[in-house]
Amino acid sequence: MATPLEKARRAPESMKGKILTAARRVFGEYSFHGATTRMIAKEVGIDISTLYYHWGEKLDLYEAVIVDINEDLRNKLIDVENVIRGKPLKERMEIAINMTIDYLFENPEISNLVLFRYFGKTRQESRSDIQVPEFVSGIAKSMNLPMDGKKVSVQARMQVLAIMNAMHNFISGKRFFGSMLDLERKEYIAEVKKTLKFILIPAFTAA
Amino acid sequence: MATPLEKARRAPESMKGKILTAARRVFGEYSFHGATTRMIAKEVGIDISTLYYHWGEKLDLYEAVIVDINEDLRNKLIDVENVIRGKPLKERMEIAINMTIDYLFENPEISNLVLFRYFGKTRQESRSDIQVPEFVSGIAKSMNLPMDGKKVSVQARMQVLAIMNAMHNFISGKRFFGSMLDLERKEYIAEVKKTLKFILIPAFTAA
DNA sequence: TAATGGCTCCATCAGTTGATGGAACAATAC
DNA sequence: GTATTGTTCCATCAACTGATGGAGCCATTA
Repeated sequence: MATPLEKARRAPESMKGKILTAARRVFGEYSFHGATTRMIAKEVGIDISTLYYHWGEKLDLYEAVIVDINEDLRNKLIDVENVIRGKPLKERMEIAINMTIDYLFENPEISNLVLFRYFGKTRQESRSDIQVPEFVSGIAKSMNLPMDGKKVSVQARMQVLAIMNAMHNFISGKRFFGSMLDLERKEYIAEVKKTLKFILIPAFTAA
Repeated sequence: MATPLEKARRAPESMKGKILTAARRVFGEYSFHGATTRMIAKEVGIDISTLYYHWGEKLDLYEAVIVDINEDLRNKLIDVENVIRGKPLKERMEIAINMTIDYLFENPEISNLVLFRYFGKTRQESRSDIQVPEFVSGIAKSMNLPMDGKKVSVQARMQVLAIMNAMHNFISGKRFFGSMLDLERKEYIAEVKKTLKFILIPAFTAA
């Protein structure tokens, strides 16, 4: 039983899928209020009412985008997890940083949208429930962070949030930080990886 | 020669100052596009045209807010610097984290606005030039991070950005992360400090 | 062929948003 | 007392935004 969103994801060439992709880009760039349905329609090259025909109101489309990027991100993390399994922690973190950063730089809307969601507030309420916790706990387990009985401890989850945020920050902040440091894209990405490893690894690998 | 903004800052009870304060709160909560001039005027309890009389267009008010929070933040950092000077690095970092986090939790619009500025994009271009670099270099020097001749190295500046962002993230993300971890304000703040120290200090104090 | 259903665009609407002119009023200066 | 200046609100504007109805088009199907 495929939901409408799943159909759109599996058929990215369909009109519904094309709109979803464009919405990702535009919402990712301007956030919810900064983006208009007309901007998205124009990006696809269609009339605005075609957009409404496929997705209904703006908020619905926005939430579909959120669900969509969450799905992508989760898949990527499973990917990473499969590559690093069994390796020593330091190496695991290095590989995870490399893979995740590369992926996010190729799909920067993801970081933008995640951060907007964490930090921003929408004039109209959102209705979809939060899917972050599973994520965070998953990463915490994968890193063997301290448990609190059967649950991942608050400490551990905070640490994972710090890690994820540190990554998203450098992706979303590329325009700002990159020009501030006067770095080309490639250099910037390399520096980001180096910095993240420098900051994040010692805390978790110290004796 | 006091600029209009400086006057408004020094006379927070003046109408101009009251509007600036309200604008900080509202822009901080909803970002540029999410906030409307009517919302700000309502917050002050005045007519919208009174707001325009004092500040001109929306973008001007917004940029005044940005300059204002930058000023506050810089002053606070000077404050911190004076307290920690001469102490060993580990202790310096602990104190700096405690002081900065306390301050930002009391003025959360600062973190919101800083992050919006880094990560978001405005439909209309901003005109004020970037004031971040001095900041960042100042902190880097205060931490004795590696120089590149006379300039602070790119590495060092990236590291400082990571530190500052990590703090802002937990402030701006309080609503989201706090409810996700089911923590009261006080607990949340305590956990934030602990997490930041755990993550940030080892990287800079490792032999 | 005729009819159906899915898709697209044009035209349009009501509400919102940034912004302004002008009347009213108060304080100050002359 | 009168003129001037500064401040505030009401009324209003044009542009924009989210959203919809309906006509036309095209492929599928009966």
